[in-house]
This record gives sequence, structure tokens and C-alpha cells, in this order.
Amino acid sequence: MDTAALPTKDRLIRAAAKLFRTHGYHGVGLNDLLSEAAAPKGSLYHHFPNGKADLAIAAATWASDEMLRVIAASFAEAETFEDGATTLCFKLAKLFDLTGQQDGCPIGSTLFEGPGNAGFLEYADRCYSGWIAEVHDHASRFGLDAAEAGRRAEHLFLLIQGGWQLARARRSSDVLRSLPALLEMQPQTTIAPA
Amino acid sequence: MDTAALPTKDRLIRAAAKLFRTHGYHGVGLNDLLSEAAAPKGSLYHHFPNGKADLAIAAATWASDEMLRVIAASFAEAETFEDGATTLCFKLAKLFDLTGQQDGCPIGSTLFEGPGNAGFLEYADRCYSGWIAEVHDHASRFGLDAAEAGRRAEHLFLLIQGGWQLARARRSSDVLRSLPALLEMQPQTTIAPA
Amino acid sequence: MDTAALPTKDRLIRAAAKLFRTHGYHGVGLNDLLSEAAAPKGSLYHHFPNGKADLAIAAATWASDEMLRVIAASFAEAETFEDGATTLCFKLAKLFDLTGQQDGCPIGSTLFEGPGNAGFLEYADRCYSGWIAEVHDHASRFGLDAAEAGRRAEHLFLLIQGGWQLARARRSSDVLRSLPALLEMQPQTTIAPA
Amino acid sequence: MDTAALPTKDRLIRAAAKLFRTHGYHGVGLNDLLSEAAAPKGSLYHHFPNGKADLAIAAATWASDEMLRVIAASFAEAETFEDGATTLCFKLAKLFDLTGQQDGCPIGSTLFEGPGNAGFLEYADRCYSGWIAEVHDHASRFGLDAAEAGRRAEHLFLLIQGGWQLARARRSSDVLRSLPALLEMQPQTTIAPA
DNA sequence: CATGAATGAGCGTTCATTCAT
DNA sequence: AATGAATGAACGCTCATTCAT
Repeated sequence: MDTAALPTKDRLIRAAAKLFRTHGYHGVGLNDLLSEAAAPKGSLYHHFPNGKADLAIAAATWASDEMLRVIAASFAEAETFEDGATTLCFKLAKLFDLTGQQDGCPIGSTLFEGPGNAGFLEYADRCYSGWIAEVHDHASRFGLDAAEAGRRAEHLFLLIQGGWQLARARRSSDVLRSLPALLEMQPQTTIAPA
Repeated sequence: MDTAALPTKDRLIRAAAKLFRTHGYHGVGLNDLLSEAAAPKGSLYHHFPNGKADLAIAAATWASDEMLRVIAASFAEAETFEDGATTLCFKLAKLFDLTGQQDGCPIGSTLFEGPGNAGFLEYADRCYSGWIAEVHDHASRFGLDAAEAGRRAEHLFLLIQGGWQLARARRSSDVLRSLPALLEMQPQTTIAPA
Repeated sequence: MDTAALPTKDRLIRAAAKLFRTHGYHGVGLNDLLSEAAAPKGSLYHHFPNGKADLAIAAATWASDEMLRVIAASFAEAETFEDGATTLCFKLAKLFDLTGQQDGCPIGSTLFEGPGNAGFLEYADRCYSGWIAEVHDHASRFGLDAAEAGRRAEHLFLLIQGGWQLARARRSSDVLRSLPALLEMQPQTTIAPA
Repeated sequence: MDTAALPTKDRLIRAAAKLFRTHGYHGVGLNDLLSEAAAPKGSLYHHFPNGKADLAIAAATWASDEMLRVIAASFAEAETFEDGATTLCFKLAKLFDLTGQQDGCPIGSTLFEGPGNAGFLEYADRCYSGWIAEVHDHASRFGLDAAEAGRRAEHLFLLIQGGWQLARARRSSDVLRSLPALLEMQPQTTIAPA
């Protein structure tokens, strides 16, 4: 993705999304941001009057929307919920590899440590709810009742979050690809007691 | 837990574990650390010659050991794996509430953004492996074969990590208490302790 | 005084006069000025090509003219020089209270610290000379000879300047009301109007 | 006065006193201060934890004490109150010339525009009260009763403040030397009506 | 073993100004 | 005549670290 042609504001948002995700809110300086975005110092406050915090919200919004697109694309052509979930996890694994095997959840990295903590957490909650709702919708589309759809959507969300954490520590995307196997709950399977 | 009586080094470690977990590695300044630990200005580099990075490793070590203790205590008196997992999740929920409903994984918060990134991630991996191995051991003790024990241990780990993230965004420990229900994939099967 | 209906340029001048007087030339940013004046961003350099410095001169001019009007009004209906001086001091005390008990000499606050220091000081001198001349004229009108009129005019000027300083520190207008007593050096003498 | 041999903290205080007096609190940047004091950037916050505001208070304190010394020295060898007041005004005129003919009241310039405005004004009031009290003491020593001593002390204070303002605008110390003439209140003098 | 004074690079932010429209 | 987007220098301040004692 060549960002050089984008307007300054968008270059700032993408630079922020990228850097915050890897180094966390406090781990990224404005100078890092500005040089990554090839933007002059003064323009940050022109586009984001409240500075770094505003930019973090914008970056989180952009990253959250990207995630919604990945979810939608994964389930769009799926024939079962498991299919969609598997595609999603594999897509995320591929993205994890592409971005250097060191990125966690873009929302958490960006918003969990910010200064306007209360507002940041609230906004993270909204993003997460959006993701879960999107998965929920697809689960419903496959015929699951509301309770089961909700349960599965949250389960998948939690596994992905946990997967990001573990993949990051292991510097390996394999854990993300192994998530679907944990999601499959086949009531017909029995495990023999020891 | 009254930390006032502890030696300076331990007070520093606990202060670091507490603050890093909430605000992340870069979100905590040495002044914050020193004043939280009620430690004199110069003592940090006396006890931790490499400074903040050393302290972060020590804090992660301490936090990881605490987690191992919580895991051990949860499974010690359990009659089934599900029992132990449930106890663990409830204990973590309680701790989450006690520490202000804003703390995520103590290892990830402390080590994922550090400067010596490579070494930090490696160390995080070791901590995580230790947690999973501890759960694995208990699963084996309850008669699960190695593959199933590994699968369940990792599943629980991932759910807890995801649970911490979601609980943090929602500022609610409820999600942690709901994790065991997602873990039980074969409700009809009971597993006898070994 | 409702300034909303005034043209932008006048709103800028009054906003500048108000803010410079309280916070000093360097203590007021263009943003403060623009928002106090409810003026659009670009309009400052339209009306004042040399920017802040031009505006400061305009504000000082306006404030100086206001002071001349207050002096004139105070002496206009006076029957003696002391009468006029007393009225003036009481009017200034009232204005001091109305504007928040924190304002000093509008000229000094605006011009003494500016960047084009030489020109600013020269202009301040002209303003001050104007005030003293105005008082001198009234003193002459009451029959004082040139030397005595000059002496009294300067004495009153100095007391008012000192009074503004002390009133500001004490946040009290009382000192301004006490000035006439210091001016009266020959209580037994009455001076007939010319 | 060679300040090079003084400790860093004192060099900072003197640099601040000098620069604030000429350019005002907001007109002086930390870089100006630091280079005038030949001090490294980090040491300012070592000596003055609250930064510029702390330094301003320290500078005002030092300047106020200097003024008290000048007052004391002026009255110490005086034979009458008028003598002392005259010596004081002449000393101040000399200092005015020595420091570039552009300095006003060191307290007002430093404290009237600061950010911690309330505290700054309060402190300025205390300084001014100290000066007035010092003059009052000398007046009493010359046999004036409390009311007259207070009246004369405040009168002299106001004239000096006004004198500083006018001297600054005129870039001339003459006005300071003319103050004693205004202070002389000879009840026996009568002015003939016109 | 333990301390706190000292430091300069870098922080996030605001500044007065320019200029194309 | 009137505007607001854009800018880089400077702002006051905090940082992790060093070192003499």
C-alpha cells in the first residue's frame, strides 16, 4: 500500500495506526509519527487539534474499520460459520506475518494506556462491540440462534485476542491458524475417562 | 499487602509490576516508579544496573510467578479440570476488580513494547510457556492425554488473555467469569481425576 | 458594552486591549485574541499586516484614547483641580473593579515588553505625554501657572501608575481611591477656578 | 557583579531576575534564561521542581530583598526622612541607568502576568508590603507618628512605582530623581490663588 | 551499599506567521 | 477584502541515565 499519494491527514492516521500497534501509545513519539508520515510538525495540530490523543482515536477508528472489513470479507463467501472463522484467522495470521510478527490488537495497543484513559477505554469497548456484533450477524445468517451466535462471536473474539498476544510473544503466526480448532464444539465427541 | 516493610528492591519490583501493568512500559516514568515505591532517587540503578529494562524483567518475573501461584492454588483443590479452570477464572476476576478494573496481562503490558524488544519478547514467551505448562501438568493429573492436555491448557490461556483484554475495555470482570463456559466443549462428559 | 455588532477590526482591537492589559503582550496568543474577538483565523493579518505588533499599537492607541476621555470627563464638571483628580481616581477605581481587579496600566502592559522594543517604548511615551498634557490643560484652566500645573499633572500621573500597580497586587481598588489625599499637599489652600 | 563563580542555582535566580524585569514573565523563554545563566537545561528543574513559576518566585524574592537593602542603605545614614527618600530615589535612578534604562518594577514585571496568577499576586503583595513597612520603620525612627509614617511610606512607594513606569517610557532616569520634590509636603507653604 | 545532584536529548504542544484561494 | 489551511521554530517540561560522594 503506497501511502505517499494520500493527503497528509490520512498519512498521519496510517502512520499512527502502524506505529501505535507495534510500540503502544506511549512508545511512539510525535517525531516518529511525523517522519513515518512524512508530515511537517505543525500539520499534526492542524488536523488533530487535541494532538496525540485525537490522532490515537482516529488511528483506532481506522484500524477498527479495517478489522470489520476483514471480518466481512472472511465470512462473505463462507458456507459455514466455521468456514468464515477459519478464513478470518488465516487472514489475520497472514497480516501478522506481513507486518513483522510483532503486532497485537490495534485497539488495545493504541487505546489501553492513553492519557484520557476513561474516554479511550470507552472507545475501545465500542470498537470491540462492533467486531463482536459483526461476527454475531454472520453467525445468525448461518442459522444459529441469538444465544449461540453471541456465544460463538464472543468466543472467537477472545481467541483472536489471546492469539494475538501469544503470537506476538512467540513471533509466530501459527497460533492464529490453530484457533479455529479450539472453536469447534462438537457435542457428539466424547472423551473417554482415564 | 503492606509493602512498606519490604526491602527497597522488592518495593521497586512490586511498584513496577503494578504500574507497568496498568500504564505499559513506556507509560511509566522512573519518577512514578520511585515515588510509588517510596524509594530514594539513586537506588534504582543500584539494584538494577541496566535501569528500567532490568526492572521490567524483574517485575515481569515476579508477576509471572504470582500467576503461577494463582494457577497452582486454583487447581490444587479442584476435583476436575473444569473445576480448576473455573476457580482460576474467578480468582482472576476478583483480582481484576481489586486492582481497579484496568489491568491487562502483566507480562504483555510490561514486555511487549520495551526497547530491547527481542529479549523482552523472548522472555514473555518463556513466561507464557510456563503458565501453559503449569496448566498442562494439572490437566495431565486429571487423566487427559498429552495432546488433549496441551490443547486445553492453550485454550484456557488464550481465553484468559482475551478475557483480560475485553474485561479491560468493558471495565468489568464478568467476562472473566464467563470464560469457563466457553472452555467446556463436551458438557456431557465428566472426567475423573487421575 | 456589546462588541458583537462592531466590525471585525474593532473587535480585534478591543479584544487585544482587554487581554494585553491583563496578561501582557507576550502572555496573549493570537488564538486567544482571535477567539476573544470571535474573528476568523485569517483576518488578523488582513487588518494588521504586521501582525501582533500592529495590533498592540492599535490596542494601545484605543486604550490611551479611552483614558483621555475618562480624564476629560472627570475634569469637565469639576470645580477645582482636586475635584477633578478625585473624580478621575474614583472612576479608575470603578473600572478596576469592573474589569476583574487585575488590570494595570493599559499602555505599560501592552507596550513595555514588545519585540520592537524601541518603537513600542517611544509610542508609550507619547501616550503618557498625552495623558499628562490633558491633565496639565485642566490644571491651567483652574488657574495654576505652567510650572505648578506641570508638577501637579505629573504627580497625579505617577500616583495613578503607582496606584494601578499596588491595586493589582492587593486586588483592591481602595488604593486608587486614596490617591487624591496624597495629592493634596496644601490642605489649607483653596484654588479658585479660572 | 561577576556571577560566573556563583552556584548554578544562584546564577539562575539572577538571570531570571534580570530578564524577567526587562521582558516580563512570558517574554522570557527557558532558553534565554539558561543561556544567560550558562546553565544546562536539566538543572533548572533540579533546582526548581515547578519550573519557570518557581524560578519567578525565587527571582522576585531575590529582587525584593535587594530593594529592601537599597532602602535600608538609603535611610541608614539619612538625617531626615526627606534625606533618605531622596537618596533612595537617586540610587534607583543610578541603577536604572546601569541596567539599560528599560527596567520597571522587578516584582510587577515578574509576577503580574504569571500563570499561577493568584499565588503570584499574593506574593507580589507581600513583597510590596515589605518595602512599605521598611520605609515606614525609618519614618517612625525620624519621629513621625504611625499615621503620617504610613502615609509617607505609601506615598513614596507609589511615586517610585509610577517613576519606574514613566522612566521606562522616557528611557530616562530623570523622573526618578524628581520624585522627592513631589513628596515634600510643607503645610506651611501656601499657594496664592490665581 | 546507598544516595541525590546533575544532565541534555527528547517529549507533546503552542507560537506567530505565510499564502493560496 | 477576507479567509482558513499549513508550517517549522520555539515553547515549558519530563525523560532515563550518570556519577561523585
